[in-house]
Amino acid sequence: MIVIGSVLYVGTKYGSELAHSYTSELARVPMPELPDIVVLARSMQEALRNQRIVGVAVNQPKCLNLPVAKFSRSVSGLGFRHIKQRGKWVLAEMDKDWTLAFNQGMGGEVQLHKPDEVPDPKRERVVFRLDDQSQIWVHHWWYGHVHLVEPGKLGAHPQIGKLGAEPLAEDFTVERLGEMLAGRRGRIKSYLLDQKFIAGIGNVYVQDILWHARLHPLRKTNTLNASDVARLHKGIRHVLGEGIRWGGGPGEQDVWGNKGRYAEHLQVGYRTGKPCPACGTLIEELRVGSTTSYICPKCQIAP
Amino acid sequence: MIVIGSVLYVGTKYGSELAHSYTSELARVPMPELPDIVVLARSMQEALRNQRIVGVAVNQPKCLNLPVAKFSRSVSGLGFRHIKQRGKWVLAEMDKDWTLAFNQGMGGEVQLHKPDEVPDPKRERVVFRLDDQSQIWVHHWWYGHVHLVEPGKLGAHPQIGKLGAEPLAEDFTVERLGEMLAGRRGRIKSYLLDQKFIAGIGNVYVQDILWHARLHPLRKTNTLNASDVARLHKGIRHVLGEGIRWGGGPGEQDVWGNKGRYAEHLQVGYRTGKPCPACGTLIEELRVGSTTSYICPKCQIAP
DNA sequence: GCATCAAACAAAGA
DNA sequence: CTCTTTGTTTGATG
Repeated sequence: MIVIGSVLYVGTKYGSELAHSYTSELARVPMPELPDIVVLARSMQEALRNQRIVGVAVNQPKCLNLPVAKFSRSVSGLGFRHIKQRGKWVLAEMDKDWTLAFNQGMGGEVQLHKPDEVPDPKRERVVFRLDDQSQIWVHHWWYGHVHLVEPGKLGAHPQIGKLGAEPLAEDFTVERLGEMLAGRRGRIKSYLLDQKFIAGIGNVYVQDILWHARLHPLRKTNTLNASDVARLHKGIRHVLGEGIRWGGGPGEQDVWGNKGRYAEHLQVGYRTGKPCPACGTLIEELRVGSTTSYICPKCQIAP
Repeated sequence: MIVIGSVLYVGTKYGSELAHSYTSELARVPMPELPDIVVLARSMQEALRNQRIVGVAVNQPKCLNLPVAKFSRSVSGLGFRHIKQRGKWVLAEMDKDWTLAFNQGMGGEVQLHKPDEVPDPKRERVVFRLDDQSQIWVHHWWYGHVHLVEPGKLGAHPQIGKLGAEPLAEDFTVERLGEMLAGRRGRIKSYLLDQKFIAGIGNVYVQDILWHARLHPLRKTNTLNASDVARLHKGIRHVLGEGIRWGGGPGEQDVWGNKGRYAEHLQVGYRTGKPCPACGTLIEELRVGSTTSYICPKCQIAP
């Protein structure tokens, strides 16, 4: 155990030692959030644009929203037009305005593979064959989805249709965040994790967002003043931006298998017992509902 | 305090002494349930059939579902056709297929008054004048409603439209009850009180229903076997029938002010410390969620 | 550990 | 429990 004393630490000085312990424990089950999905969607856009699906193998029918036969028939022949992120979903706009929607649930991979590679049907839930004979292998660690959505039906999708604000969109202003929070009385952490309010934040990035905003996860939403909301807004945009900048979180990969490096830049998340980058106080772990929180007890005062 | 020992008591021997303590404590805030509403609706049918509303005074606009002006304009001139009970609501089918719906919330009165009587506007929420110049005074102790529903819109009413099964209807069979309970995992008392499953049961009659079925209020719904369900079905029909037979519960009145006498026939409800009518064991009180339960600890074994 | 939904449960408000 | 709304907890889901 590292004893820190009262020395003041700043920046990301302790990033590398954190990265090691974090990735060794959690890399097996990466749980993709908005930045990871942005990185994946961008790589898919680069790799799959102008490609066409010529065949599909479904090894886990439960991850579909349609019967296998209908899914296969409908998706075959469709070309990829544009691929983007929405909340924790990758949305691929296909020919004829269909949407192929990927949700990695509690973790998984969407990987491009060469024509001659042979997928393990026990591991790969869905395999798409493209017209240049390359393949997309979709693997889910746990509870992922590959949904094919009819033209114009995205708003009626049981999950996608209920997603809240995109936190990196231009219209997600500090004023709007303030209005959204007004009158609510729950915990700020629960609010940030609720996809119907703000879409894309999960239990990894929320830690650093709250730390940047100097907010304790148990703070009640209706106790936030204008300054709190301003710091929160800045924290959301900054931390999610950093996640994208570093290619996504620990264990996440783009479609070619390039690994994210945000683990090296985590401030408090998953750094129990290590020093706060701002003040050196040892980071503590606490339970908030069913999730774990990581906080600096000095920077994030309990309510 | 009465000490009972091991003597066996049966029937409703102790009804009268219970009736006194019960009515003295609770009569001020009666909370009407299905039997009380049946009795009220029958008396209204008798008293109001073929009468016509010629005027209305609204002293508490919040109990309406429409602005006062629109409510008054729409209801004036309508004649009563048929009046019936649905859950804890009195539904009066009016001319032109409009429905005038009364909900007494946590208690109240719908009373017929002579032409020359003068209502206290502070007490009577709504007063209807009929074409024979007699009056209907609607009083609410707390949170009652007088709603006017357009033809064909009853199913879209935010409360009435969501009501569950009518427990005295012919199609409420033991088989249906079994199907309704299948797969649920909550407490049987919570289930019985939830209006979206079965409509009309409240915290008075539910006590005797569970006692008749020999079920503890904390029993999990999914632990009931066929015999439990059969006793429960019988208990529901029997107890609600008794409530009607005795003219409704304590503090309830029909439209002429005749008082209900079911208080004298309560088996365990609100009889803490008195003997169980079946075995003589002293009745106990316990909290189930936010409500109070009254049980015989010998007849209704804890789960 | 935590994604998401549904049900159950609790508190507050009208 | 009178009923709704909100939020929290728990259980189930490949």
